[in-house]
Amino acid sequence: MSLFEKNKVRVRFAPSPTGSMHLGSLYIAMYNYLFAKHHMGDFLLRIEDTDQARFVPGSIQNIINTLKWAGFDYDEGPILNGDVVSDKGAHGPYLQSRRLDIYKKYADELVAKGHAYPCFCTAERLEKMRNEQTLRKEAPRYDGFCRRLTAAQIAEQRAAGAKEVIRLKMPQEGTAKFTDLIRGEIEFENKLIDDQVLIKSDGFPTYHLAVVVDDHLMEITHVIRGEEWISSTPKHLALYSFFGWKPTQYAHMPLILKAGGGKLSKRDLAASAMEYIDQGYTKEALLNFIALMGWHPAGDKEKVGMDEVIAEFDIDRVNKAGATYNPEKLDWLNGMYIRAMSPEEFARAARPFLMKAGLIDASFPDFKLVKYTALEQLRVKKFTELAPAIEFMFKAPSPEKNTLCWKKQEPANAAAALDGVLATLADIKENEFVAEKIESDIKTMIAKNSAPVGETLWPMRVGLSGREASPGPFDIAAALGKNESLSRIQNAINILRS
RNA sequence: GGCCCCAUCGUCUAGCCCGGCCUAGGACACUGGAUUUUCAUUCCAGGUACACCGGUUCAAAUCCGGUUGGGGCUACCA
Repeated sequence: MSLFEKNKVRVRFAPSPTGSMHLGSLYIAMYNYLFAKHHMGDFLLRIEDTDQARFVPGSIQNIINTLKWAGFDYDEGPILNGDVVSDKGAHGPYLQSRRLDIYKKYADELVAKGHAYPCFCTAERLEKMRNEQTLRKEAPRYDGFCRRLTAAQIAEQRAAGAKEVIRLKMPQEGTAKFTDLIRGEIEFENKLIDDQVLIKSDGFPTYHLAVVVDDHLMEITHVIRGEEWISSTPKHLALYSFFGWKPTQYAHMPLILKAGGGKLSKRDLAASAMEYIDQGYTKEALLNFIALMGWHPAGDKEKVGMDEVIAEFDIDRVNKAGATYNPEKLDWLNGMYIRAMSPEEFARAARPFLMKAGLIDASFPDFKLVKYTALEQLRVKKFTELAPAIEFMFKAPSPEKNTLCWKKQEPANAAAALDGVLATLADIKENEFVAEKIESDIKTMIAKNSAPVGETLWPMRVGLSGREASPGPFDIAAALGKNESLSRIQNAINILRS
């Protein structure tokens, strides 16, 4: 705690709007959020839209919606109202594309101090240079050609209208060292680091300049980002040092790997994290699942809510190694959450899936829906499994004769058993037609005949559901109601005697 | 290729920082069993892991070095 007690913790989630927010981004957002909330600090959203070519319209809205959906409310960040952007918080604007003048000012300062320089190298020259370096088995990197330009040469280039970028003048000696909160000490040799472009020829900053300037100006205390940024950290550290600023603390998260290994990309799963809902998962299960990738609470708990995670979260306990995305475990967790719902909650969540499957419409009564969906609540792991599982409730089945017979039971025998079922059900009053009553009456009837229960229950269940695997016969009958149950049993008897 | 990160069951992980309680714990998946009319649920049981080689030490999954393997970066992308 001593590390954080002086200043309020401030972290940011800083995605680039190049597409929908997928599982990997949600994971980074979550850990930032958890860290902030655990330390009672601020969580900011900043949009890193400095690459005009990769900008995808609508993705800022998707990012904001996803954070809101996940419950990761940001204390500061952009607010979108249609196409109108406003700022929440005192450190805006929170869209980097609206901070161009700020970056320009700091880049100029660096040039003035001799820590950066204009570069006029063409794409062609750079490409040729890299090819030659690769051929010579050298690390491809900028050769420093424009470092040595005189003022006169610079003026000449500008007069000729040459395209210009600003490059960072990396120190050629010493090391860049930092202590990563997750990994410990990491050290790089400065002279191996490239002279990174800071301002592109279109006037936009690159990530490296913008991230340092903004993190400083927005008073960010801890940068929690993906492991892919480790190798550019020395550039950021050089920038902090040139500006005379105190660097943030760093925590580089392990990457989520796909099943065969390798970084998880958008192609490997749902484009948008919110699509997991359409795929039948609950938000709580998904969040729980992501929280457990790379981190684990003390003890053997697997099902943990966000509140609990916030309370227990400790960046120290975050794993260093990348975790492979494991859909089976997500399914299992989702099943846990489904089983923990009340029948009413379950029915409410299930309604859109049944509507989409064309089984019901918006006017389908709640009380009936609850009866139907409760039949499968213990059985399904995802909501998408529900419609096929209870379809039989909506359309009377016509099972095969063989299917209606239990093990090696004769059809005549099964039909006789169903005669008993029919009579028993017919005797139950409409308002007493509930699972418990049906069960006790049917079992009493079976006991009188002293036959194996399967000889009656199997044909009854298949008669009602048309399926070899289904919920129990008493529950189905109760959910179906007396009339429909009698009609289905009668139909089964007819099939058996045909 | 260079630089950097990482390495416990098939997968997610506990333990590692502060060596001994680890004949390595939990979960998913898998297999078998119990319950049962079926499928699930639930419960019980089972197998499978400290990548390898050296070193330090009375003692190493735990500390050190190397090897191998995996990953990331190596852009006027983030």
